[in-house]
Amino acid sequence: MIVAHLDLDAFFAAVEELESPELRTKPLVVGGDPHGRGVVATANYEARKFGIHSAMSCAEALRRCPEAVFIRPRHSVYREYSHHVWETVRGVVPTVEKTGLDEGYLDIGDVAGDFLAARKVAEAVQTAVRASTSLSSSLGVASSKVVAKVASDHRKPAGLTVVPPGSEARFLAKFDVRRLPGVGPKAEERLVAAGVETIGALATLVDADLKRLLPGSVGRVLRDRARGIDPRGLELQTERISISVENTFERDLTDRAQLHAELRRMAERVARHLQETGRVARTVSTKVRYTDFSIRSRSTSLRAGIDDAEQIGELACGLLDRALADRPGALRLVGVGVSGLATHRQLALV
DNA sequence: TCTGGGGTCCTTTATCGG
DNA sequence: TCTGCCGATAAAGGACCC
Repeated sequence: MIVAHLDLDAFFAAVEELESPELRTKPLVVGGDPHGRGVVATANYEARKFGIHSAMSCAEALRRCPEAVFIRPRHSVYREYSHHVWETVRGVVPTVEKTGLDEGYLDIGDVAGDFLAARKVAEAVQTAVRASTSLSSSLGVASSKVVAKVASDHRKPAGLTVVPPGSEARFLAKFDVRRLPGVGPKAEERLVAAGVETIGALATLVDADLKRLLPGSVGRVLRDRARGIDPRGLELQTERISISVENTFERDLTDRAQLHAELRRMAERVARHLQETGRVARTVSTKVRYTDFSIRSRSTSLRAGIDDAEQIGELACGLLDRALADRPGALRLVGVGVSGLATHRQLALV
């Protein structure tokens, strides 16, 4: 298996720069309101010089760079660009797994048998994407997904990193554990506290230490990945298994009538989504986030699938009441989700 | 006035029927 | 009838990703 991981560089910000060239020389932050509760979705490289990065609160970004330009994300525009990018990629490499608007895996094995040829293919993809969309991308080529992904991140922006077979573990070893896909804030904290700071150190953990630090199945999976071992293949077409809408309020909310009204509005959006895609849902859930940031969810399952806004809203409000009965308090966020999806056609045939 | 919104997957716990 | 166990499923929470 030879796989490439492609990642568009600062995608949202790059699109906005193409749409408004005067932004190119300025620090640019695509995300929420810097005077509200928003976070940074993408910062361009100019803004990153100020220490601004994804997931940082916009208020903090504004503090770090008061002259930065802040703009709200325009997802429909990014979807169009993304579509164009992936059409272009498929023109060079037909077998592709999209994992987001701005990234995905390419099956190079179908196109070329060796890593020298694989590099040529990756270069061709990078060149084609730049030619057809003016967007910059970074690619990693390796024998597995995890190594390709770390490699694509290695020399951003506009990088290309090929990891020859046999050198995977050596390549990964030097990076901080957090760079390994699957290691998030929690796992990083535990590992670093135990002195495991690099992927190389994670790769050499003995079973007893691994079990203690990362219990459950994650430990083994992550240690395998740290060694460059990753059994995952490409997933070519994937079906949605849930749909949800959530919203963080400008100010925390306590009033039940107001919360119910919010939920019903969200239920309408969820229902519209279901109806547009010809699907029904058997499970409805409500999610709340308290002022201390803790999350609670309540869900209920029905015998038959529904796609009606009234019904979803009614159930969602009931679930909210249950959550608030279990734990009262002001809320900063509520959300409505549905799962257990089936298509209308499937259901009608049964 | 720190900390979005849309997802997926995995674990644990509760519940229920043999 | 009571208890224990097993397996299935639903519910809830948690971690992670883009």
